[in-house]
This record gives sequence, C-alpha cells and structure tokens, in this order.
Amino acid sequence: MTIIRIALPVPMMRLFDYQIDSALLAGVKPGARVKVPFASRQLIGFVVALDVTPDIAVEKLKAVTAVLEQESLFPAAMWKLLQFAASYYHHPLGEVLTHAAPAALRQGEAASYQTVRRFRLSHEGEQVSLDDFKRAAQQQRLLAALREKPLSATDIRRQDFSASALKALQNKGLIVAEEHAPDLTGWRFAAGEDALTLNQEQAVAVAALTQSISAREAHVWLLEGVTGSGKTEVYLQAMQKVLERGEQILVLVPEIGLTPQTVRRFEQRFNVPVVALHSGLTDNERLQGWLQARDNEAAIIIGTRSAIFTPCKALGMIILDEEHDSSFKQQDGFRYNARDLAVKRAHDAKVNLILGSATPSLESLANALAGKYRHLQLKQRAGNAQMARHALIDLKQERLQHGLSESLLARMEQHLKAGNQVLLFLNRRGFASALLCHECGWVGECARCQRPFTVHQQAHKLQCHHCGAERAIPRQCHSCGSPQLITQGLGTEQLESALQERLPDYPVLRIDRDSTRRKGQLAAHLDAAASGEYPILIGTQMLAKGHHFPDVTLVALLDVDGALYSNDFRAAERLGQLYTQVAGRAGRASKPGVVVLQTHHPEHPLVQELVNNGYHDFARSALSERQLALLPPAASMALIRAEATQEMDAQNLLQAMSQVLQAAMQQKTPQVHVLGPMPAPMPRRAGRFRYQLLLHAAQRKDLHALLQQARGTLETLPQTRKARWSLDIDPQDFT
DNA sequence: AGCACGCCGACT
DNA sequence: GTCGGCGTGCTC
Repeated sequence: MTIIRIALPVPMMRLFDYQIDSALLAGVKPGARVKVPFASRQLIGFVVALDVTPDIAVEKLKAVTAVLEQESLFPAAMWKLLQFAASYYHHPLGEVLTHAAPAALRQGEAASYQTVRRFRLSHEGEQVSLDDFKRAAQQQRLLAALREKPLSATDIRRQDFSASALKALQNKGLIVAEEHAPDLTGWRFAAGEDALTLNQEQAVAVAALTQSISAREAHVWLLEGVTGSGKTEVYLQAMQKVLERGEQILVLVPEIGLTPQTVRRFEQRFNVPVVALHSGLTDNERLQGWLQARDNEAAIIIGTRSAIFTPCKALGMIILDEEHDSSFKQQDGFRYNARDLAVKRAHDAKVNLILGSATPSLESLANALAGKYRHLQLKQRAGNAQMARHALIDLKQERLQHGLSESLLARMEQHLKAGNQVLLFLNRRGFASALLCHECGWVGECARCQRPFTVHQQAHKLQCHHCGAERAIPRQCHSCGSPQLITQGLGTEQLESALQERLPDYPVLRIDRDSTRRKGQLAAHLDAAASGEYPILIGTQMLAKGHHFPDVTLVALLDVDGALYSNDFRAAERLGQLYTQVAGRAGRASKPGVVVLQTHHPEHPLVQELVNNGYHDFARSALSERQLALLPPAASMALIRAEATQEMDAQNLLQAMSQVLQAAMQQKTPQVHVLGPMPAPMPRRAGRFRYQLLLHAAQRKDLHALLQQARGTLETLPQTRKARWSLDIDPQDFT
C-alpha cells in the first residue's frame, strides 16, 4: 500500500490523500485520473503527487477505486500552466483541472480516438462488373471509387456520393462497413489560396513577425490595427511561416467571433486540418478535437476562451483576436482571463503571441508602451477605404424628441435622401427604462432587485432586466391609484416607433436581443440590414461587433453619457472601444462614413480626445489617468463578492474576511488596502443582498502573497455557511 | 459543491 | 402515525 495525493473537483483549497494498492499504482504518473470514494459518492480526480506522507492517520485514508490511465492526461506544459492558473487565481486545483479537461474526460470516458467507419467492396463487390450498373449511375460511380480504395463516411460525404446509392449497394451485399482506428499520420502544410498583397504597414508587421518566427524568438505582439486595416491577412501570413515548419497554431476569438466563415477561411488558405472548438459540439466531438490538438493531428485550433486549455504537442504560435473583448474573462466559477493565461502559456512554450485589436485594452497597451510587448500598428485601412469622419452634437442646446436631437434628425434626413443607410446605437432594449406615476412619483420596481422594471410595450409586460421577472403593465399607480402612468428613459422599441412616425418613408429594422430571440433570426436580420431594404437600422451593443454595413454612411450613438461619469473606472474605456468599433461598421471607399456622438458633455476631455484624435490618443490619455489614480493596470485588484438572503449574513462574512486579511498583513507594513465591506453597485439582485470587499495593491506580488497566506482561512470561516461568496482576481466587472 | 443527518409541520 | 422542509457539518 502506498499513499497518493489527489486533486478533486470540490471548492476547497485542499488536496486529499488516498491509499492505493501497489499493483494498481504501478506506472501511474501525476496528472492521471483516478476514481475515489469521497464522502458518500465517487469522484474523478487527478493524481498530484505519489508516495506522500499524509497529514492524517493512515487508517482514516480510503482506497482508490480505479485508475483511469497511467500517463498524465495533460502534457507537461499544460500541467504547468494549470498549476500556475490555480495558484494565480487562488482557485482549487481540482476544479481548475476539471474545468480544463473536456467534459467527456471529466465524466470518466477513455481518452481515446473514436473509430471511423470505412466502406470497402465485399468479395462479390470486387467481382461484379461495372457494366451491370449502367442504369444506376450513382451506384456505378461509388463502386468505381471503391475499387481504387476504401472510403470513410466523411470521404463519401465530401465527394458527394449519394447516401441512397451506398445503402443500396450495402443491401445487395456488395459493400461492407468496417470500424477502423483513425489513421494518425499527422499533417503537412500545402499552400492553398494565394496570399493577398500587403500595404506598407502590413508588410512591416509581417516582416517583423516572420523575422521573429524564423529566429525562434518569443515575444508578445500587440497588433493595434484600425478596423479594416487587414489584421487578418497579417495573422495569415505569420501563420504560414509557422505551419511551414510543421508547428501548430492556437487561435482564440471572442464568443461571437467563431463563425463557420472564419474556419473556412483558414481551411481554404492552408489546406491543413483545422479543429474548431465551438459550443455546438457534442462532448465526444470536443474530445476528438482535444486529442487531435494534443497529438498534433490538427494544425490549427480555433476556439473561444476555454480553448486556451487545449494541449498542443507542437505549439508554434498563439493568436488572440479582439484582445480587448470582455468574453476572454470568465465571469463565474473559475474566473480566469484567457488573454493573461495566453501570455503565460506563450512565454513558457517560447512561442510568439499576437494580441490583435482595433481598440486594445489599456492593460495590453500599457505593456506595449512599457516595452514588454512589441507594438505593431496599422493606421490605414487596407485598399482604398477611408476612415470615418467624427462629429459631436451638444445636447445642452437642443430639444430632444424621443432621444433624438433636431440636428441629428436633420443629418439623418440628409443621408437618407441620398439613398444611404443610417445606423443608430442605443444600448437599452425595450420601450422605456421605467414606468412611473405622474401624480405621486411611484416607480414600478422589481421587488427582488429593487430596480425599475423595463417597459416592453410590444410584449405588453414589465420585465426586470436583472433577474428576468415579468409583470403585466399596470393601468393604475400601485401607490395612489392614479391612471396617469408615464414612461421614462428611451429604449430601442420606442425609438423604432418614434422613427416610423417621424420618417414614415424609411422602413426601420431593429436588432436587439428581443428581436433576435429565435434561432437564426440574428443572421436573417443581419442579412436584411446588409441588403439595404431598411434605410434605418437600430441596434444595441450586439450590432457593434462582427458585421460591416457598406451602405451605412451615418452612425450615431445616443445616450452614452452615463459612461463618462460612471462609478466603474472602466466605463470610459468601454465607451471608447464601442465608439471606435461602431465607427468601423460604416462606409466604404466611395462612401466614407460619419460617426455622431450626442452628448451633454462635449467638453469632456476624453470625448474631445476620442472625437478629435481617435482611440489611439484617447487610450493613451485614459491610461495616464489610470496611472494618476493608481487604478489598473497601474495597480492590482482583487474583489471578494458575497450575497445572501439576509443582509447581515453577506456583510458579516466580508467583515470577518476583512479581519482575516488585516491580521495576515500586520506582520509587515500593510501594502494591500482592504476596502469595505461595501454594498455592490447593484446592492440587491434576485432577492439577495450583495456586498463586496475590494483589495488594492500597488504591487501585484503583495496582493498575491496576502491571498496565498489567507485564502485557506477565508473558506473555512463559519460565516461562509450563510452567504455565497467568490474571489475574482483582476476583476473586469464590478456589478 | 453535494450529500447525509437531524429535528419540526401538513398529509395518507 | 409518516413524508419531507432545509439548517448544519463533513468530505482523505
């Protein structure tokens, strides 16, 4: 009997020791999966250490039930990354490992390739004469092909053989199906489509990357390229250099960016096996992709956030597109940031990492400006496309009608009369953001969130956008009984009907979560928007990404002032990114676009910077503001959130945690500030009271040393039984 | 987290 | 008389 240490998928910062029979243990290495009894159930965990001295009596140790494999499930580099992630995010190792493994492996499936079904001619099939099939062309064609070599089910589909012909020949006993192990022969680069011609800036970027790849250097590259500057072509030409020497590329894209078109583009260009890890895969398909990546059977692996945990035997480069996108940060459970882990992974693997964006995050920009990342800039649009012009409308001097100023309406008519499209952004769906009583001021509020209900006139209901609760629209005030209920705050639904009334000759298309709820509706709406049959387009944030509308010559952002004086220090950065991404949606060579910002604060320095000098300068100003205020990236933060049905329970837990942290710091001069407990920006949600504790440190290592020391104590506090809590390292969202 | 144990209300 | 409500405690 030996004792081994195991990481289990439970939310505790502890490992568990088990006895194991020597015969069972033979050959088992750290990283292998085992099945063990845990309390009253059986769990699958990962071996972390062999032959350990347990910290409790040996007799109390249970025995391992089964060993699922002997070798580590994760190659050494991935094992190291996962250990790092667990310690950096102060998250239990067992949960990290379980999160990183494909679902099929978490559930105990074998880590093995699926057999492929292959069709070959039977003895009779080989004897039969093709002339007997003159009246069955499909069957004849299939027979002829099978005389050359057996075909897999995929071959048959790709080469357009008819399924009914296959069936018929099987029924006649001329073809037999066999299950075969897949032939794992690796892949070879073979050029597909030709590369595009580069402009000067692209050529400079490609040359720098190529040089680095050839010299086997490893840098992080921030590719800051305005919309339409041809970042993708830079990626593709750099990728080719890596593929030519047989190395793999991991491509991470935002959740919304993983489309079949993206995947096809890689396939057509390079003729190499591409694995796309998207949400539509079955557990088994995902496992197959994971294995192919691990064994270098796939050359390009493309996926969203979680794909950062895909092992690659011959990793040669990582590309992370739209690096500023918030979907790279997981917002619950194991709250990791795929962008930051990509930096660590590329560094350890000694490969290049390209972070691409038109609107880089201030974190990455700071690293580039500090010389930690190499900075590549594409300031010109590829081809002849021109940059959009920018304009401000000062709302202080204007009368607003349904959120639209007279000068904006005048501009819109001008563009519409010229036969162009107009795009209006309003990041608030529904008809109005509140329903209130004109006589007594009562506001229709969700009792569970203490926030006003959004009015949805089309669906004829009130809806809470925080918890989803719904009510019928009342006819009378619940407080004074008055029938005079009025709405406040403009939503997309109201904007749509106001515009239909004001500009009846121009059909309006609204694209938001409500109008695209059904499957396929978003794609249909986007097609309709691009077709030009709707001169006026209205959209929420979801329209800011992904699509280009060449006939749109006027884009306006309504009601973004909230971002300028927000409690959230990242609000301005996000506004700058939204504004710039939106500007990139519009115009083409022959029809340059105009972007209009309606604001009550045209004098705001960040607005001025954004409109006059663009994101590039805006970001640098915003960054120096952060540095002055000692906010990230000039400092490090961690956020502890707590919520409970009783307000005191959430407060008390964080109070106790604050004391634990303060006590841990007393040994040295405190270099970490613990702020709170304070109510969360949204103090109630779905009937729960929410509080938070903010940790702030000028030096990241101080914050980490503190959490390293105190994290174990935090989870064992008795107050944790009465409140739900979570720890978020480098929080992005403070709600 | 998940599960068992344990002590108080509305039903066959 | 039981079934089951979820508070409490524990997991090698």
